[in-house]
Amino acid sequence: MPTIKDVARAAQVSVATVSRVLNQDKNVSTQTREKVLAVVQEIGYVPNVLGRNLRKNTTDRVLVLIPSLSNQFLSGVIRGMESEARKLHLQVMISATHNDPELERSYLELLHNHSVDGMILVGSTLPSEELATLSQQYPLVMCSEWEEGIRISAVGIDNERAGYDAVKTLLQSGRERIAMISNQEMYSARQRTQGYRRALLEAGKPFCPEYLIERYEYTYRAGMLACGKLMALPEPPDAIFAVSDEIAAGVCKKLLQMGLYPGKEVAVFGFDNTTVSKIVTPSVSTVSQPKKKIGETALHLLAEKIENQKSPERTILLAHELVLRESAPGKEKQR
Amino acid sequence: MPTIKDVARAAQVSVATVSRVLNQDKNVSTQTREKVLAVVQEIGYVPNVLGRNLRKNTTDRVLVLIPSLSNQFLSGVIRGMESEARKLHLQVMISATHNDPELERSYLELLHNHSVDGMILVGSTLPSEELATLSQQYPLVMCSEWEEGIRISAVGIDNERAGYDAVKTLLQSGRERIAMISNQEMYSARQRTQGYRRALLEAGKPFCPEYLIERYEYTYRAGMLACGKLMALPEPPDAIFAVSDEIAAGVCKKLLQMGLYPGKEVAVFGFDNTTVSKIVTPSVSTVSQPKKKIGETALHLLAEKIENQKSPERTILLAHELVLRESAPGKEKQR
DNA sequence: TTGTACGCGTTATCAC
DNA sequence: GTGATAACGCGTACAA
Repeated sequence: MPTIKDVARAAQVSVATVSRVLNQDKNVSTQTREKVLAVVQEIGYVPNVLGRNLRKNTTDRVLVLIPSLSNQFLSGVIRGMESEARKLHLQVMISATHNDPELERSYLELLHNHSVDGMILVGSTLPSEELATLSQQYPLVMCSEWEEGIRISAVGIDNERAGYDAVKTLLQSGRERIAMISNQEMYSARQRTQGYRRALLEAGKPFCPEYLIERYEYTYRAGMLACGKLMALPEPPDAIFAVSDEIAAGVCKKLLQMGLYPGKEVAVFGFDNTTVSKIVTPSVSTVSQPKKKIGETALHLLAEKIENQKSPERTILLAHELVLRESAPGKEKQR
Repeated sequence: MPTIKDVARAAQVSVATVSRVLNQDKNVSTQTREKVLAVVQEIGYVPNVLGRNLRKNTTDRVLVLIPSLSNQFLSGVIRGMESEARKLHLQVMISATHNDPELERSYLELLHNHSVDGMILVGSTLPSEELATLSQQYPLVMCSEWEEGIRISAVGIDNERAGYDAVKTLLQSGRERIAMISNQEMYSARQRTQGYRRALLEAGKPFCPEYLIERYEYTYRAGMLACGKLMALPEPPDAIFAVSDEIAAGVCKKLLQMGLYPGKEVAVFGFDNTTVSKIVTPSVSTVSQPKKKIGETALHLLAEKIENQKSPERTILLAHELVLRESAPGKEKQR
């Protein structure tokens, strides 16, 4: 493996000059530049980033921590990050925490030991104070999920507003008894639940605790179970709003099993506009987030911190959209 | 940021001794070891891997290149890799190529410049000779997808056999006209197609070119389109075998739209046993791969190469299983 | 058991 | 415009 020394020797210049050529320093004559580049070509020299990293104390690499890989929504977000990273000459790498705090901490270690220049957390299982402390010292950005008032830059949508919008749409289409399948442990889900309550309040509907299910996972199986519970109530709901498309798909499946058709007897609303919401029959109405833009913004915020650790924390909320499909067609379906 | 020198000074020993303690060298008295460790604790020293990497010319980090993040099947495979990596004290990072050869090459560069110790390719868009050449020089392993006879270690299932098994099951359940939705560009899909043909041959059924669709993507939309074409034939098939669950889900959706019920008039078989195969109504029969085991094995093979670049290339085939569901219930459903 | 000194490959500072 | 050379933080051969 040739080093910069080998190049210098073969080109009959000093290593300093080679380094200058490689780093586009203009203080090099065209003649020597060409000679050096020729030698580089000839012997197939590739700079060893390990040396460079040590010298510059930087890696031009950022790590994105996500709970799970099999997440349609995240995939789009990460594409946005990658796109922005290319512009800034940063490498993006991804690791999954599987919601294991210890595993997550082991990845965060990479900040201490200079393995990466910064990290984006798409959700976290760690206490927000711990993260805030870390963020004082290292570039850190939260994406899609974060605690209220946390002193870390963050980007996502206005989840309270999104929940409100979805439920309002259901109300406007004439639904009377709207249930929600949420998740207390996720900030985004808690916010959406608040929006749900605000929409009910505004419409003068009572809030029924039995219509709010708060302990379910983001799986279709959980959706089926929750739906079963809801429909077994003395007065079952005529609309169900779930915090994920997969849950909503499970709800639809359960309804079908019960001989009910989603969108007819019971409306169903999901979240994230993933493939599954289109794939299932009937297709599912959902809230669409600007995935790519969220990713781009997250990376941008991180680059800002890498550039200047003292730069102020910022929270950026991006606009969401409702996508109405068969399971909750909106106004036209008024009854 | 404290360095090893700071520790040495505070503990009143040499940097060599500190280094020994940190690297579990036994030639250190218990007394000094304890003193050093105490200082490490006290001043919060964390070894800078940049220095260590340069010195040892190694990073203890491997990169997994996958085509896309939003892939249920891959998610399981990667869990297997992570699990094995933890045992071997290796960090796993993931990047997506989005089937862009240039992007893929840019990631492979990381091998040249020592950013990672080795790489696992879960599929690749590059010519296999290029990969084989690279593999001579750096630890490289193919996972799930590889070219026949390539001189690189690889792990996956016997796709020909899997295709054969699926089609044989359809035949045994009484299906007469079996179509297949495949993809010429993927090695695994080509192999599965061969298995399909062998099963037909063995059963004395003719091979009808119009029943083999070879140009589709792995999306539910492609499945719908392909299904539409197949069912528009003068003599439509009574079974459809798709190389992915998502395609199969699209097929089911299209059949439902046409008023046909998957598993009744037309059987449907998918591949990979992903969530979507369970989620859709009716649920889809599929081929299940040992995801975790595949991932573990891939990482094991890579570690072997990292340990000794001269170690011989190996190809490991793991066993698959059929999962029979409503869309193709198997023998019991004989007509 | 411990310390000294060198080198890993690069960039940056200073002289010329 | 170019060259010596000192860092960056660490591991290790060698000496003591």
